[in-house]
Amino acid sequence: MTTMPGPVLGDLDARVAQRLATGGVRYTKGRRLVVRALGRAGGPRSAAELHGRLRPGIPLSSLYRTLTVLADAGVLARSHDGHGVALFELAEWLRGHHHHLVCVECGRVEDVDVGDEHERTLTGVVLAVGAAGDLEVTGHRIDIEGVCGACRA
Amino acid sequence: MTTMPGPVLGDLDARVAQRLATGGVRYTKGRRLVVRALGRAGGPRSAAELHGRLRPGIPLSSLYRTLTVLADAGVLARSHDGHGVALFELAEWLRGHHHHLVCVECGRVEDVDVGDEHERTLTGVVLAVGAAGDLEVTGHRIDIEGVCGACRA
DNA sequence: CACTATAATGATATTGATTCTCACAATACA
DNA sequence: TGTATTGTGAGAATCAATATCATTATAGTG
Ligand SMILES: [Mn+2]
Ligand SMILES: [Mn+2]
Ligand SMILES: [Zn+2]
Ligand SMILES: [Zn+2]
Repeated sequence: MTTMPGPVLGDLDARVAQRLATGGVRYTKGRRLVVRALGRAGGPRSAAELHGRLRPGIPLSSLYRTLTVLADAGVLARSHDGHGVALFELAEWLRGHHHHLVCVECGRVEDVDVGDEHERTLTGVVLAVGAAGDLEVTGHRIDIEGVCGACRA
Repeated sequence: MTTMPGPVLGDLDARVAQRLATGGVRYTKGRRLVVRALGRAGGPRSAAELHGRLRPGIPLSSLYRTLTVLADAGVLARSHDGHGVALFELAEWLRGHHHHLVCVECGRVEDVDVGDEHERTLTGVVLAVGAAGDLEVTGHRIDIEGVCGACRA
């Protein structure tokens, strides 16, 4: 019913290292920490959230730069929480294509793997609508909004 | 193929006036200007964009307050361009449910009415996926990304 | 193992969007 | 009309994010 949970996190470091190497970008300690933290996270995270979780108190300014570098290198994808705060997650080629469950109460965002069957359906509609709107479609973003289990309790 | 373009803009003022009245909020000149401008717009707009278009130079600070008031009153929906800039559009009950075509080149965002058939399909998948993810679904947001006609030319 | 060139970091200043403050003006309505 | 309430405008303040720049770490090189 659901797709495979995407590429294993085991070789995450290796895959990122590879990618950064080809770009002449160093895979430093701080960058590793950020990549691993996002590998563990179940959804996109803000700089502030990451700053709170990262043990060796990486300065916020460095963290922002790290996030920018990784995003520019294509390792991270940047999105937004809808209230002025940027969110980061592993890029699709690392994490696998997925969508988001957004709790309208607490604001929590969780990854959700839609499954091949459903994804095919979505892609079909998206392509048709995009073409009708004179758009050369390259992708789509879907947020499913609702109230999470925690907030219903 | 496409749905009706949503509620007519003719009674836009009346409907907004009604809504604001029940909340004890005045429908002032500046607020009317903003609502009408967004009624004419073909997609979500930033405060800066609106500021540029509005004839009687409404101060930016007032414009921001107006946008906030209208959003709080449920007349406007607030979203985000992903680069630190908030976007505003008429709420669904005024504009009708729709989605967005986003040009990854120029950043332009355009409304798109998906059509009942496609919308039913999307809603079906969204409900199924949300339920599977323990989310009490209340809505969904879909951005179709690609390259617009202008940018291909 | 030093030595040098290059890239990364951290502390701080700065930007830019948005929000807040507060004195003043407009509006509702008794 | 008089008075309470709500809205406005100009500027200060806030906050996420970025830029600066001196310092430190790293990859190579001999
Ligand atoms: Mn998808
Ligand atoms: Mn829809
Ligand atoms: Zn929640
Ligand atoms: Zn474009």
